[in-house]
Amino acid sequence: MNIFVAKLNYATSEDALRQAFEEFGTVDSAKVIMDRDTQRSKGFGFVEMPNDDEGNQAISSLNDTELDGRTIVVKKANPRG
DNA sequence: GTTGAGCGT
Repeated sequence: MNIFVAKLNYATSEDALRQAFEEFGTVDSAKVIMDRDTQRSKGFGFVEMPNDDEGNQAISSLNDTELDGRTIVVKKANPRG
């Protein structure tokens, strides 16, 4: 299940994101979108979870919570299209 | 050396 995470702290790393989601389920991979040129965080990222139920719980649980001191938004990710 | 809605090199 692809999960979209936004309003991240510009200092939040993928490991912090992964650890945050691993507390609610198994995380297959986590990625924070950063600028291609400056490598600065765009403020949002993606988390991939092999279990859909754990993913939904992670979304419902981690949504509107604090990460690195910033309230984050967790939703299902859209296909890149 | 910043900012704060939004969907990926």
